[in-house]
Amino acid sequence: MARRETEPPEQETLRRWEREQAQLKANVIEEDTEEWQKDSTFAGLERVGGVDLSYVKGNDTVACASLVVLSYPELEVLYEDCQMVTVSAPYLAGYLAFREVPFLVEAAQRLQEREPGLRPQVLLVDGNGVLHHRAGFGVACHLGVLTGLPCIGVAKNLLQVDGLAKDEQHKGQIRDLQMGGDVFPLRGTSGRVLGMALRSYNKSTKPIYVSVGHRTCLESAVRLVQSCCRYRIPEPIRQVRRQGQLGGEDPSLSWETWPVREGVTGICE
DNA sequence: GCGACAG
DNA sequence: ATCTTGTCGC
Repeated sequence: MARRETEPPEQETLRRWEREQAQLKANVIEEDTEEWQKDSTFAGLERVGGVDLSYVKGNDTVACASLVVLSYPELEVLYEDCQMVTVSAPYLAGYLAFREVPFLVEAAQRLQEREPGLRPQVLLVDGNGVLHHRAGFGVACHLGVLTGLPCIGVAKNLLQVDGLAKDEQHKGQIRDLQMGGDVFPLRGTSGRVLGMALRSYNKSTKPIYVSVGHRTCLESAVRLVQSCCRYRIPEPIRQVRRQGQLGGEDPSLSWETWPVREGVTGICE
């Protein structure tokens, strides 16, 4: 019988993870490093990626690790990959990367082997970048440093760190977002702007929370995310989540048949 | 004991 | 994250 629940981490494991975050943090680049980022229309940007893990209902350990690459600015799917995996680390706020990043790195490596020409020029990651506890090193930074790719963190909920809270002031700022593209900065008690709340399109009242992962500044990160939004969730993440949920539900994919799943893994024409 | 809690 | 019905607005 397959394991259905992850083990809670030992204190020692947490300390090790914190040391690892602090060490990798030194490699984060919170500035634009690509030519296309400097252009107001992102001229030269052709491929935007999205990564995600979606979980199978009722099981803490089985997940579908997915990666998609979309064309830019058309936002059409060029590549999609979905791989069933067994997760061992539990979900703990602040340590999400240790649960998900290993499988996302593998997905990026598969892409590099299969279709190096489709390597995304920037990756949107479900979760936060520098908007994070302690070291300020969320999953988007972690994945960025390990892959070397520019990464942007996109969270659907506010991670309440450094004094940030869903208080009345925050709710008022949300009410003041009038239309798609409106933003307000997320300034922590430390005075530092950790990210931006973005009303990603006109119909959605609830913002998304954008933060720097790697090789981008916050301004171009927000601008890029907004340019990828047809709905509240930016298209690369929306597409990769759809892909992952299909993988998790696919009845042809029994416990015995993975890790291979034909018809889902591979290049889309 | 109470609140917080990305995915 | 995932479980789930109806409901409100355009």
